[in-house]
Amino acid sequence: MPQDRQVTIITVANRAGVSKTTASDALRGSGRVSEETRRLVTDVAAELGYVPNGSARHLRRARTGTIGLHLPEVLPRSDYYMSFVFGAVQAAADHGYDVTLLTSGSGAGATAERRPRVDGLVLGDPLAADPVVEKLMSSQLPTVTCERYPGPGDPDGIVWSDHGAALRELLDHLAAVGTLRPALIVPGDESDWAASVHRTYRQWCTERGVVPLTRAVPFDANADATSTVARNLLTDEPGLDALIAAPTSAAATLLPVIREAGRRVGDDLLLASCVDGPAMRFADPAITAIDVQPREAGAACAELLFELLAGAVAPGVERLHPIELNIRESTRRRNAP
Amino acid sequence: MPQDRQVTIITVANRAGVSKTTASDALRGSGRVSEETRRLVTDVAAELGYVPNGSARHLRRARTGTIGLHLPEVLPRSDYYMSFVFGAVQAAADHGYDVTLLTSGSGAGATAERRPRVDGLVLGDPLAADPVVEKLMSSQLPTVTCERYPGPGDPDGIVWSDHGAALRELLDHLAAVGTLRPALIVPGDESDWAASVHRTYRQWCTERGVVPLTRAVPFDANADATSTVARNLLTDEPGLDALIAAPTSAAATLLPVIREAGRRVGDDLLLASCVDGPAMRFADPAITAIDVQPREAGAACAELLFELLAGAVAPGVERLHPIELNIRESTRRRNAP
DNA sequence: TTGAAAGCGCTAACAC
DNA sequence: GTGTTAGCGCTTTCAA
Repeated sequence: MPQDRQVTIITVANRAGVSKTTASDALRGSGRVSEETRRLVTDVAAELGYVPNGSARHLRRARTGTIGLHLPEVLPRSDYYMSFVFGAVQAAADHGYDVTLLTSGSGAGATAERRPRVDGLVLGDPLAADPVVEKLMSSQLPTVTCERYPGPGDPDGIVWSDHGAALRELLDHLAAVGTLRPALIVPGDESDWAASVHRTYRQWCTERGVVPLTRAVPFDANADATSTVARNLLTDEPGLDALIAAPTSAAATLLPVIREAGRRVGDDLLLASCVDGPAMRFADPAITAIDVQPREAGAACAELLFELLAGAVAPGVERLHPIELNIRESTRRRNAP
Repeated sequence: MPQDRQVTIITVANRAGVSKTTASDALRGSGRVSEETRRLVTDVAAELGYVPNGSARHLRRARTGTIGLHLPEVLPRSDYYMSFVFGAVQAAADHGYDVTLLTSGSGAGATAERRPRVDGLVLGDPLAADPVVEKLMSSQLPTVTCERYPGPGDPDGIVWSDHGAALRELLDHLAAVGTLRPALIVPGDESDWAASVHRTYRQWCTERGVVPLTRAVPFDANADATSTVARNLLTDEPGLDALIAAPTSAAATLLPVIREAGRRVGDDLLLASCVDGPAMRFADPAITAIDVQPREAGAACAELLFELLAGAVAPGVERLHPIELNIRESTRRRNAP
């Protein structure tokens, strides 16, 4: 039964007939009190339904017990970001931390220059142009980014995946089944992910003596915009025999466009994506894609941040997060158009 | 340039030659100090880069300045939940609040029964079976749910949409273009949204003298599971002339299944969804769906919670959130199979 | 093994 | 219009 007054550590101490200090030590298991009193105090605390006051604890310890998480507000890849968030929150919970969400939205609250009340930051896919990211990067707080930050300044930790290597594997696979002219639809270079995909593609083309064929789309391009780009690409370049649509939503929603253009996916036109997701797995035909393991990436970022906060690793760490290519029907074999 | 010692309100007060209180009042603009001193203090604070300590403030005020947000971890509708989250965070930022994410994941952190350090809770789509939701509901914290909570206990505020009325409108529309046997694929009744969709469908069928035809899927059913259910349904019931797949992901990924079954969407089989989203708008053909306005719903939940916290409204409020039916190609006209 | 006391940074009550 | 004082609930010295 809940008391009307808030039950504090003093309530517990009084009820147990010990001092505040002893109660505190007993509850935290600091090994300073006798097993007997410890048991007594914890029992009383449980009975009273005592819950420690986070603000007081963190005021004393000069820490907040919270990390901030910032993500670009991009709906077209939301299953990626959702997974990322849940991964980060899970890892944080395992370490007794809370996660506060920080957005790039600039409401009334943003005017008051409240520095986020957090011990550290995780920035997922930081975009070069994002002013909020820029502000957070210069906040002096320990920061981990997922993928490199293309703007000024360096985070204390980076969790990154070798999208270049995975794309190269994909391109080699496409070449192996007979592709001669693979095209790439990719967001602009404001994100490091897109930039490295773009760069690797150009390098690969140069190495192979293939004429590169790319189209840029906005980072948050919806399916409609991407479809238009693809439609034009198919019209302009009839010699095209493979299409890599980097964003996850893109490839799946391109199927109708491709069909409309009279091409057959997995037959006279191969199709692949740089970001796997449910839509890829269950498309018809299933689409070859790179599984970037977003939930694990989110968790890895949080873990790295905690190690930085604990001083277990020195600032400047980079950690490689494994990803893998999933080959599916859409690129199994190629027939001439 | 940052000082090595943390700059507190005392630093500011000393530097400005005033007392702690005056500094505090000046910085918060409590109208107690003269305009002159206020300016002096704020200037000094800005110069020193003073940032108020949230923990201290909240310890003193006995509030945390944070609300908790819980969502079911359901990837198949992630664009809905992403929008909801960003809406809530935006509204919270406008009121100077932070948002902490609470998951149903049970890690090491969940063992220590830390009560969430928040002033109130927003629960999006609370599921009857979710133990975390149950715990949160009984936490005594001011709580707003999006859609009713099907489990025991009542939240202090509810933001809900009339999914029943929208579905009725959809069913009437289907009947108007000549549908005789509309079927429904819907998650079980653990969420109020699914329950009310289900209930309304049965009522409508009774009123019209139509034999109801439903199939249940798990709340977090992925496209694969839903496809299987749909495939069987199409085989078992060849007389079927319309299909309503309630979950947003479902309808879009059903297109290949339907085509496989030799049916033509928007022609001899009408298709619709109870949750709109990018996948619906850009499907081929575009799919009729109910736009449930998730971003606005998230914001509305947060807003209602703040009103409750401020005592501006009494507990027990219910607020209707408008939604609307978007009719598209997939249900425009019906031809005989 | 335990207690007493100091204080984290801030705001509200009460002076003047 | 401004300063002084007393805490918010907790952890961490320093004594006993």
